[in-house]
Amino acid sequence: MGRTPCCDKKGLKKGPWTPEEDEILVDYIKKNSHGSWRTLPKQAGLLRCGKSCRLRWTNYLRPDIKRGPFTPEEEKLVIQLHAILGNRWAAIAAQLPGRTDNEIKNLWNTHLKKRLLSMGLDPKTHEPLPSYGFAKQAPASPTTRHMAQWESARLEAEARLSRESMLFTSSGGVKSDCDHFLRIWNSEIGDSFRNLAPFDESTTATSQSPCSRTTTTSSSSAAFPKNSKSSQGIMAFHGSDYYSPCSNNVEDDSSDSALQLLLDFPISDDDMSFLEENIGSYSESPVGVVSMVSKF
DNA sequence: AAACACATCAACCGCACAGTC
DNA sequence: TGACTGTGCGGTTGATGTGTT
Repeated sequence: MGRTPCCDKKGLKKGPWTPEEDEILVDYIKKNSHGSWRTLPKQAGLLRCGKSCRLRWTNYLRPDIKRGPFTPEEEKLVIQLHAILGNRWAAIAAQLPGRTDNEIKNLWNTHLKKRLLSMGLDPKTHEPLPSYGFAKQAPASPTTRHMAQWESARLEAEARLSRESMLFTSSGGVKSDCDHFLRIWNSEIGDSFRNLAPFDESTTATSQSPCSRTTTTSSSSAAFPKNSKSSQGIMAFHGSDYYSPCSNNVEDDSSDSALQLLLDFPISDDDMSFLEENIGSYSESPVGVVSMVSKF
């Protein structure tokens, strides 16, 4: 059957947007909000298809867009998130306020991918490339490593939260905003991570603890569908339900093993050099390339 | 100064998902 | 329940900018 095109291509303009078109689009959205993208161009008087308008708005004209080069911290975060999420640019962008999926995708394809390659890491798997000789000793699967890292970070954050809650409970729930990890853990990224399967039970008995499962849907509407919308990520990240409902179960078995992992595998906490350092540690440590904890 | 190669990034395209009827 | 529509996502392209010879 074939779907109908998103717009009638006849007479519609393509290619770069002019400042005049930008102005028309911005003015229209300011006054009316975008409403239906399909009908917007006609109502606004633009000879563009709705899709093109939406793209122009979301990637360039939106007032909260952050222009300019990525900071080392942002680049680091992109690499870390990519290790977990893969090429799910919208989900990654949801964790970098003001950055668009397109921008991050471009950053990855033009800079970060090459950087990883130059460090001897496969940009798809974040594993060392065989030609660099790091992989001879069969490193732990990415899933295993990520599980251990996430769980360790979660434990650390929850422990900190417990301490803080003792200080603030009487004041009506003053939430610390320092636990970025918990926010992400309770966002779709955490969902994605928890839903990874299969994984190595010997090192990640923690990963399917009831505790982890109960947190899965606390903030994200779906259990991370393949093409989950970026807005869900944003909602999850900025939602009020940051905290794991299983915070009271810190002493369960899974936590013990995760804690052991945390103790066994110290994780670096400085800048981009975290990649280089971990290349060296790959052959000896099951916790390798992506040290999520270092960010938090 | 010109030609070429490479890098960057805005924009397009097709597909998949979610919602509606 | 299935057809259809609207929207968003990820991959790719192509124009433009920059560096090198």
